[in-house]
Amino acid sequence: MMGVAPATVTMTLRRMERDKWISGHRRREIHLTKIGREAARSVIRRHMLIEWLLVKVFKMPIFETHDEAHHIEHAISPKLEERMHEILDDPKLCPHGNPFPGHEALTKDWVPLTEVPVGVEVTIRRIHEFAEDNQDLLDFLGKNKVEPGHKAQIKENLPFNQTLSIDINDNKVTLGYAAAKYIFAEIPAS
Amino acid sequence: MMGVAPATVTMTLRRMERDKWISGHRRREIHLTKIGREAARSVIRRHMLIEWLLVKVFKMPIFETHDEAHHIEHAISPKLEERMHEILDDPKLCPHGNPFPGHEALTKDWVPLTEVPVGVEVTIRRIHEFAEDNQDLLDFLGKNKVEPGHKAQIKENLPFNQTLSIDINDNKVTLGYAAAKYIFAEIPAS
DNA sequence: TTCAAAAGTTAGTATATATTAACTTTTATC
DNA sequence: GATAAAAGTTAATATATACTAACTTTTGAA
Repeated sequence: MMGVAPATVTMTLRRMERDKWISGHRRREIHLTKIGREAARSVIRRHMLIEWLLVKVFKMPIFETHDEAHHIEHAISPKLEERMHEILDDPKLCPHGNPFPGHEALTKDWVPLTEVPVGVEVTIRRIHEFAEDNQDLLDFLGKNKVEPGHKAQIKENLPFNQTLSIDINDNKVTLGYAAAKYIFAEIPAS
Repeated sequence: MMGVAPATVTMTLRRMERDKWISGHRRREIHLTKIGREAARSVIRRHMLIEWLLVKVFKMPIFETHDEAHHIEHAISPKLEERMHEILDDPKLCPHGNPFPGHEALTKDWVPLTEVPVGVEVTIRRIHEFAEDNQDLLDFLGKNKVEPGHKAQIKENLPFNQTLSIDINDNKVTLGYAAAKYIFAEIPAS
């Protein structure tokens, strides 16, 4: 998942524990320390702020921002992080609908497409960050405009085939469960 | 100057020669290869584009942009570099008045303040990049608003003291030659 | 419950980037 | 031209981040 050999992970975790980012590695557990949790939240925050910068200022398609932000997120000072946050007006969600640290509650009523009954019309709200490391999937979603804010109707759900089909932007799109479980939607109150 | 031990420079140059960025190190010369020159120009370009981004989008004072850009410049893809260039409308000078690679000719008539005769009124055009690694100097210039575009008059030049004084923004500022030689101004056609 | 596959660790190695200490080469001045 | 200071190199060392190969531990399924 991280694109490195298993041994690299072991050694990196060991350094992280030495440096007090995590604890519990000897018990094969990984607990972020207070310091580690704050650092992680800061990186996630910077990542999402940069994604918004790329979308709003540079008009980049939302499915091309993740990899670029992955590099830039480590090069931003706390001061600039704060300035970006102000300029971008305190965003609560990233362009893919994932919550900024501390705003997880906003997403609690959104369900994966795999759990939406056939026939129901929903609004796409979130492409989960777990999907963001698969650029082929992102390209596919981008090509078919499966994006937060778009309305979609579930047309068909074939468990034996592990696929479901949706109407979105006047187009029929067939999604495998492997993808659909990472796409969250809002079901209108009945 | 680079903030590392001399031996680090030797070893780094050796790797750079191995990787074909430079040549001539055995003769104690450093020549950029075509590849090396292109890479260098690209980094400089990205640095300057980021400085403009920080100034224009994030309203950062021009004398705080250099260090921040130094980190970010290595994290930008060629694609984003191109996009920034478009959005920022093909800038020819960085916020400090230093030319983008290929636009050096624009600066050819600007002279260091040390060479401006007493009494002449000039327009500040450029804080040379050599001054940019000295944050104390930049803070001093920022505090006294010695910035490109501002008009200034040379009031006094004391070679025995290695200082000169200018009127700028209704204020008198005394600059040591060590700083003044990096500040370039445009002398109006007589 | 056994046991094979999966997951994780250890050991040995490599490279980039850094250091200090000792040395050599170059430069500039008397 | 001698020579001392400055500049640059070499050697030995350290650390972060990688790898592969061999090994151990854990997990899950027959």
